[in-house]
Amino acid sequence: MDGDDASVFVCPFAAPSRAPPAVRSEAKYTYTPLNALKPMTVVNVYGVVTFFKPPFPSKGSDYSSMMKITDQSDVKVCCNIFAKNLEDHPVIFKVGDIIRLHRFKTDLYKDSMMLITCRGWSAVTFDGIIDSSVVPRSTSKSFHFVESDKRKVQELRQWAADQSVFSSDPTVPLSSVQPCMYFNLTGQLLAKAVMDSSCILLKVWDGTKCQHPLLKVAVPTDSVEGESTVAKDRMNLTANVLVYDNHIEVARSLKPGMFLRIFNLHALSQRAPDEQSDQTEQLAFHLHGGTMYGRGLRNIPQDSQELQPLKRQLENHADLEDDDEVNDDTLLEMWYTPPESVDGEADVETSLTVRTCKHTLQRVTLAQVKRSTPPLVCHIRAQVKTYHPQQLYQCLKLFCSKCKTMREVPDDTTIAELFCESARGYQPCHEPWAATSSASLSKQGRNISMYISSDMVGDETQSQLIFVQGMTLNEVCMVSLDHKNLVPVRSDNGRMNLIDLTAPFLFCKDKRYYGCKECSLNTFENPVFTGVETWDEHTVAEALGVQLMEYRLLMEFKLEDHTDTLEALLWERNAERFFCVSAVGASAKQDVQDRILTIMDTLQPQGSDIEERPWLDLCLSVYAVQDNGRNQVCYHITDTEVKEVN
DNA sequence: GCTTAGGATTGG
Repeated sequence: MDGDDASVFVCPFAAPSRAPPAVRSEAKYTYTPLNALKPMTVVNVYGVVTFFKPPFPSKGSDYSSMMKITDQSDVKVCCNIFAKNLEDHPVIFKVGDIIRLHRFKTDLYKDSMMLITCRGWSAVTFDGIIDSSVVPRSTSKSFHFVESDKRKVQELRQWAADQSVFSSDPTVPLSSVQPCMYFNLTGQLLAKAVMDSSCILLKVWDGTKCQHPLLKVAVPTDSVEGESTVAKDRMNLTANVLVYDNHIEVARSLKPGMFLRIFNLHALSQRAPDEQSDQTEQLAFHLHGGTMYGRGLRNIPQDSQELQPLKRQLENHADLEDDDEVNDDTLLEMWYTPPESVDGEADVETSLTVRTCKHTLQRVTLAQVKRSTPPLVCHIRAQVKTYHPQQLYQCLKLFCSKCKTMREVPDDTTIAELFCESARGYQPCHEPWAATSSASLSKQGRNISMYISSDMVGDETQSQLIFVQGMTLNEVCMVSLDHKNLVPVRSDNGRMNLIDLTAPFLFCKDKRYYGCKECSLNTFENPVFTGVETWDEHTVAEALGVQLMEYRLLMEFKLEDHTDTLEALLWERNAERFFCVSAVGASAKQDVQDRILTIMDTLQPQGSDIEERPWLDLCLSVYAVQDNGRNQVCYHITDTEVKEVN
């Protein structure tokens, strides 16, 4: 039984004996008021959450969570959830949330009606705030949600607002926490460390300053996962939360950068072990074992509305960076790749091109990246240890998006030889579709021919696509400056064909286009030249059966932060400026040089030594690839954002 | 393999 296909309905009021509607797509869910539940039936209900426990590991095989809900009938019903995975539990953030349960079994426990998950159950939750948008929170990808659900939610919100029971929420910012308080804390996890087998330390902040001195917990740096919090500690922004016993498993599932809410957290005033007895007491936070009072913790997804106020608060401290704490010996390793020396302005004007990533992703350490399961997109902050290739033009590659082959851009000598070779055994081409114009260069003993499609004669497109035969590379380059699309061809026993696809199949002004040897049909048998108004590399490639290759910029970087090192690729698509690079030999590769030098400048300003290497915020894609049957993980820099740190 | 938990605080 899969999700919303289920058709078990119990309708205590309306025609209980009748079968559910025959047409499933029109099947409407019937919701039983909480005062009308009968034991041992399967029902759908709506309710407002009056109490809940976030998921915790049960003694059986599942995670367990529970809630108490009520509705307009004012009856309260307890509800138990069992699910193998944490993520499958209903996404309840606070008392007052609205929840819709499908296919829950009713039962009696201690003379009270209760609900329990049964086969095919599902749950959808909504914020309980009146007039806020009705956004379903569901753990399953597909679920039934229609206009009547929206109404139902709004009715329950209205009803709940008139009851005073939901008004008190113990969620407070760190700045309001007083000693001895039990409260809910919503924040971002900065770092965590295993203290012992029954305790994990979570370093959490919510961007507010605690009024009382916060306890500093000493942990060996190698057991800390996440960023350094020294600067935030100093400002009394970091809550050290000790998580015990049954909550450890959930705490373990949290990664630094994630947002979380901790329920029933206990603020305890205590003296740091190494402090003098007359010192001020410090606030420690304990998430004690057990589930009393809904004690527990859960991750709040990045995009939750719940997080808006918190995120705004954190932005106020965007300047707070802790990277000045890095003094790891490994950073003293030599930067063995020297910066490219360049003529001109590039090294004078070290203006950093700032490319801002649009993602709002959590930042993770390289160690965490390495431990992650691809696919994943994340932010990192790292220094560049080395990069290559060192010859800048070698960064430019040809890439076939179809077969994913990547190859080098051939140098001009190679291309020139191919052109000479094809000109050597000149034979005219006889194509029924082509109009020919030939010239004989008697001094050189060479023949040159130009062909256009007969369809295009007298047409506006006729000057747009010209096939040339017998020209040298230099000649093609010269002619292409005045002609839009030039396709060098040779003759195979009178039939026109492309020159080896090692060479460019198309010259367009100062740009060259290459075809994939594997994926191109490379045939002139049935070229179609009609119906194209403007010829460009795409239409030419299509007409000739060529699979167009893209230019890519490919550089390999060794990145480093204070947790690990990582080899990542910087891979850029077809930027227009790259085309001219391959046009006229090495001297004309200035554009790509400029682009790469901009990156280089960014990575290592001239004259800087290792301590001054800038820290870079990079957006990293992590994905799995198959290489010779082996699984490999690829790290790919997708965007860079430069930040001056210190 | 078909249970688990089933509210109500003191403690690292």
